[in-house]
Amino acid sequence: MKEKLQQQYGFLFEKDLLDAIERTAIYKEIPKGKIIIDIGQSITHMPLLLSGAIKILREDSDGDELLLYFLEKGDTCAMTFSCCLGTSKSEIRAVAESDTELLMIPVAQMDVWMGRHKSWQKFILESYHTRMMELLETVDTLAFMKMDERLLKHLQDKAKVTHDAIIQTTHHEVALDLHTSRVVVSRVLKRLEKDGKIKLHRNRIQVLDV
DNA sequence: ACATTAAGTGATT
DNA sequence: AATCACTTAATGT
Repeated sequence: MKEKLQQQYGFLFEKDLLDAIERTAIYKEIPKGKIIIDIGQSITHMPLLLSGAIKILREDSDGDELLLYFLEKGDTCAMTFSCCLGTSKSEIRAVAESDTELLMIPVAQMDVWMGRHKSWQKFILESYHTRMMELLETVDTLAFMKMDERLLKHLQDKAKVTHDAIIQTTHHEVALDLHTSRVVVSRVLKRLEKDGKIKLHRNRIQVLDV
């Protein structure tokens, strides 16, 4: 765990901050598919990703999901920042996209480090910024792109975070992420396959155009 | 061999 | 793009 911390964050933080992280953080391994933080849950810890990937989802009143963005190694969840500003309930759901290792840092520590380490300040601010940009990007795709483009982008993103051009998933699961129906996904996938963008198998989608 | 789950398709709105 | 109704294909028991 120490090596991985060094590897992912060593160039960002000074030595004493890294030591402090190592002392206070709780190491956790999350299996694929597990919910890490759910909507309405109060946030007590802030996650730092060491490996793997996490998808961030929003849920509507009917319980339907919509994927917002992926988090990769070296990322952290922007939602946790807002709990330092008063709100302590999560507005989003975080699910492990693949097997994931992370460090859980008590939110109280964030305040302390904010004042003590400028590298920590910078990290938080930059994370907030990149998260914001990713959110804008997904808003754009939602508002301006058609299903076929959205779907292809989603598959490419998924292939990227999982570092594998072959995605293990069903049409149904993809439909849930994009908030559409399975039938539509099947149809659009079929067309993408004809266009030579992807290759379809049962429980498996291969992205050719990466 | 049978049941279950995933995927493909036409028709309708 | 969503829904229905149905078919076909792959997998598990």
